[in-house]
Amino acid sequence: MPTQPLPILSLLRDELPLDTVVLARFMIGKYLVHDLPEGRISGRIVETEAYPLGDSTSHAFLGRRPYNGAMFLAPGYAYVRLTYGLSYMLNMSAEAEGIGAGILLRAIEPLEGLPLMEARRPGVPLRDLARGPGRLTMALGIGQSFDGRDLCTGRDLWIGAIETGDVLIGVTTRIGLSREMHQPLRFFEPGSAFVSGPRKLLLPPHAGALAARKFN
DNA sequence: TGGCTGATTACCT
DNA sequence: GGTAATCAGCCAA
Repeated sequence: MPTQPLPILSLLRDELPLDTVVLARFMIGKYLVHDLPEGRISGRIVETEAYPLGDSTSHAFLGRRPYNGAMFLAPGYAYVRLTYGLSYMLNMSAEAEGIGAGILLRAIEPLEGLPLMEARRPGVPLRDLARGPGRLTMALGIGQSFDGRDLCTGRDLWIGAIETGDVLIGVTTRIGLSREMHQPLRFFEPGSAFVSGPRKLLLPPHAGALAARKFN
């Protein structure tokens, strides 16, 4: 028998921080939900990356293009793009409308709808179901058709929160980049087994404090 | 659990 | 033709 659904409340657009880096931090410990006819898939967001304005690795760096329009929307819209020819990345727009910026959702801790995720990823252990940006979209069944969707609707694919206290957040450099490799723009839940990259701060304490002050 | 390597395919970031 | 916001598999400790 299914248990009671988690009391996840949809996040309103007004509740989202405008600033890209603040938003990336804010989303750690929040929830990603996909309501399907077969049931609900949900998970706790444990890893994000920020791609702020002016970042040369951002898909919006060269300005508006046919494929990146969603990054220029108001906060809370999905920007979906294929990388390496085979993995879809789920991002969320940040900053005011007209500014191209966003955050990448890199990993979730699967909570509800495990059978639905396992059906899409047969034989994959729970820990690996959504550990990584490509795996996350595979587990949730997210493809290019989700590009531009509003994630603040509380329906279909949406983001939410559960009343909780503060969460601890770790910071490191981002993963998989060949440039801009020194920016502390990756955020994660320290110690979570569902995080795809390093789970401990690589920065010495004083540098971590600097990063925290600068990017909190 | 962390690190390394090879495979892989759409797009021009 | 080169590049890319990766994954799966393997190995070591």
